[in-house]
Amino acid sequence: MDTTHQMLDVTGPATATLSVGDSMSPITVIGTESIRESFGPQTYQQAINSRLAPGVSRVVLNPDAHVGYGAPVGCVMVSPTHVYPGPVGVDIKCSMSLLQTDLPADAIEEHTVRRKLIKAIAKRVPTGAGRGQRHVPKARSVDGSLGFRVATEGASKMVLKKLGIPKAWADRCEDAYHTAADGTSDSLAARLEWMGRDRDKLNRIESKYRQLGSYGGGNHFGEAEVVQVSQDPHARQIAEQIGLRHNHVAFLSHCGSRGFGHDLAMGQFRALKSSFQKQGLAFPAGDPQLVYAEADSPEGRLYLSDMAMGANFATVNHLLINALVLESFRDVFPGIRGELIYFISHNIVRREPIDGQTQWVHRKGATRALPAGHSQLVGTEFEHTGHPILLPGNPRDGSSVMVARPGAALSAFSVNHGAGRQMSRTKAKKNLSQTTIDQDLLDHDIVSNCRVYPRDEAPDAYKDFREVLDSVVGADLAMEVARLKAKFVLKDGAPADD
DNA sequence: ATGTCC
Repeated sequence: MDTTHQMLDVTGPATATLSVGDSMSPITVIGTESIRESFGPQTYQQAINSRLAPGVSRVVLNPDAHVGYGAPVGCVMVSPTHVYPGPVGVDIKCSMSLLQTDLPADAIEEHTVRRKLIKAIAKRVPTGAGRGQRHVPKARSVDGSLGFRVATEGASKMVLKKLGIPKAWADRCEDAYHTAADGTSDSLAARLEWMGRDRDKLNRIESKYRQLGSYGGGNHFGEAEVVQVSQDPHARQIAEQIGLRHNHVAFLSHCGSRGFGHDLAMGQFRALKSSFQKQGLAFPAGDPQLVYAEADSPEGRLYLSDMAMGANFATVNHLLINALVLESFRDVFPGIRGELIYFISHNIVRREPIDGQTQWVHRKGATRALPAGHSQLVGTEFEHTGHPILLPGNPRDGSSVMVARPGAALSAFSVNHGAGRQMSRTKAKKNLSQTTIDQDLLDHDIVSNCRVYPRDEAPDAYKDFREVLDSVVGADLAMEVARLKAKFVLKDGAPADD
């Protein structure tokens, strides 16, 4: 039985702090009481380990927190000096994106229409581990040289042109491209060339390039939504300014850097672990998953280079998926238009001004949340609104588009990245009834590409989304500007008898 | 998350 939550100092309706050692900066905990009580002892222990790790200045635990790799999924870890690969995670730059179409909601009311759209999308955008050899026209096939440019340049003008992605979409990315620590793509190219010297490695890298424009497995998904803009006049004005259209169809995507980012992340974990062992260095709290490097060291710079390439791949992957989804909608509804609302990550480390100095902000299952007027938004089209925050809940209960409030400074300008698991995959598969899950989705008028919906991804495997939203709003981190109501969902399908 | 163990 966990008692850590009883040691918290409650500071507001959805905020608390947890003092660790003689720390001047306690762990910030975001969540209503019932959310805080839902965090298990191991989640709190991982937060404590992270807070006490070398060079760490702040840790925030978000309402979707649960046990992760080294640090909890659903946390923010801040350091002025150190980078931590574990808290970035194996899916480098796992992200959300939202495409707004001008198609009225009524147009996809018929299930037969939705089935057509699912088929058109699935034809272009494969799903699941190892997938990616989709049937593509030659113009969009990703060979070694285009893959190389994707990894080193990200969403550059040339890459977007080659892949038939509207160039304006680059302005709707949290980061359209990532460079090496020296600020150039040249060192990324040198790094990638070095990696590709080994023939087997090169083959492996090039096979991952071909996954560009595909969803992964697990919690990755694509979902058609009806946008329901908030009734509140201020929220409605912001929703319109960022391009949302009430009662029109939008498409929400969740995926990351696929096998390409996975290999880069695993390579870095291995390299850093063996470097620690060679030097006889102790892992923080004895946990190899909390291996780290000083950002300004050879190891740190190598990690940041590899992370940048994984991040570039994830960025172009999302943008290509959105272009392919729009193309699929046009199969069924010729001439419709679509614009990217935003593309934003929840597994990344970024340099940001925090507490008066530039620091490395690790968001592990956490979303950046910069309010209007934040220095990093000056000169962007979101300067006066805050950038969109894309918060997936679950298909049954909806997802949310929010913008940050000035209060987000409390959480190192971050909010959660979703609802967060309340049940392990094993427990969900054991406890949740397949027929109930499938009927539940049908009762909520949601069509899926899966014969049977994956039980470990069922809405009830995740925390109560209303409670999670109450936490964000109660802590005054962000305000909702629109709710997304799912109409159909594409996921990596589970076999009927698993 | 991941050709779910190089």
